[in-house]
Amino acid sequence: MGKLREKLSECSLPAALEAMGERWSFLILRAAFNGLHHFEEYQSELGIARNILANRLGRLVEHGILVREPMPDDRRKIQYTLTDKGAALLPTMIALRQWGERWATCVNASPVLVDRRDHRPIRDIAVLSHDGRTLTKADLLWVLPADVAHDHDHAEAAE
Amino acid sequence: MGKLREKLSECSLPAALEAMGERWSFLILRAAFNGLHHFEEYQSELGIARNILANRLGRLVEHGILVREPMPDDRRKIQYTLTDKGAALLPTMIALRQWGERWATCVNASPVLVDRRDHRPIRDIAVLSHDGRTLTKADLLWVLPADVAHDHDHAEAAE
DNA sequence: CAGCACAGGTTGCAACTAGAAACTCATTGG
DNA sequence: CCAATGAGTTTCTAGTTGCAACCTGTGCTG
Repeated sequence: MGKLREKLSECSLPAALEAMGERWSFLILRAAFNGLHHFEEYQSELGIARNILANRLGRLVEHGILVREPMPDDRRKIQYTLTDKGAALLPTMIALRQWGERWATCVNASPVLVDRRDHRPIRDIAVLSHDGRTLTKADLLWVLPADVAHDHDHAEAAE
Repeated sequence: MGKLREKLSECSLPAALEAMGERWSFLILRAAFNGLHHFEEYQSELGIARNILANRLGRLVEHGILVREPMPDDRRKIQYTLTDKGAALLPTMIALRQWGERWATCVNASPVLVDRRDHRPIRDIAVLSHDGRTLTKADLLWVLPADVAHDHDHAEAAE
């Protein structure tokens, strides 16, 4: 048990925060998800200082969240696009946004995020058990890998 | 369409980041989820400077994420506990942690988060459609509330 | 009830980081 | 070739962070 507690601080949260924990990172990411690609677009959309924007974009590129490529037709322009790693932050970003809607602004956002197929709102992001029940803090437990239960009928998408 | 684009920047992400976007906030939250309650516990666990810890705890209390209460048995001690609003950040935090595991550290964490009932690992946090399909960036669309489709058989938990 | 220890801060100061505005530098269009 | 544009740097100021030392209220012990 002591060993477990000690290991909890080794989780990947600090690593994730090293990439995304800085002041503007999430807002730049949101802008990227919303289809922005160029320095000046981010700058005017976010109102961020240019030096900080340059720094953040550079860092997001370093971390493999964005790729930076000069555009072939106009080589003054540089395009920043999301990598798979960057796109994989979508659930995190939506979870944060939904939390803000529910608990901080207390207003349902005016543009609603919907499924493109049927134009229905997406579900709230939740922690789900292997069989799809919604779990809360009280339902969760940290265990060492040896104590994890497995089921060969349901190969979970753990990897 | 121009109107939509313009409204995208009004989403709740900035509000959420105002509460949780500062440097140590998520790590303090993780510690709170892991059962820490006292100033000295956070201080030694996180190695954070005392003044910054005091500042962050105060801010999290201001934002209603933690509550601060002196303990009845030993009134020197102050307990910080998660509110419902704070506990509601669980999906966000787990999403971020899972992203870190998958993309940043590339190692499955040693302590695994499992469902207390059956000791099976939880699912990966994902964006789900109303009927439970996993959605990616390409499946999503922002629309104005007027253009949202509804279904009276499935009352979605939107509020 | 004096004196010490301890939890939980505050204060003061050095180092670092963020922000606004001006400057550079390569393209590009005229 | 000249002015405009995209994408950054530089510079300088203001705010944050970190560290260490100090302060304060509470509890424990003799």
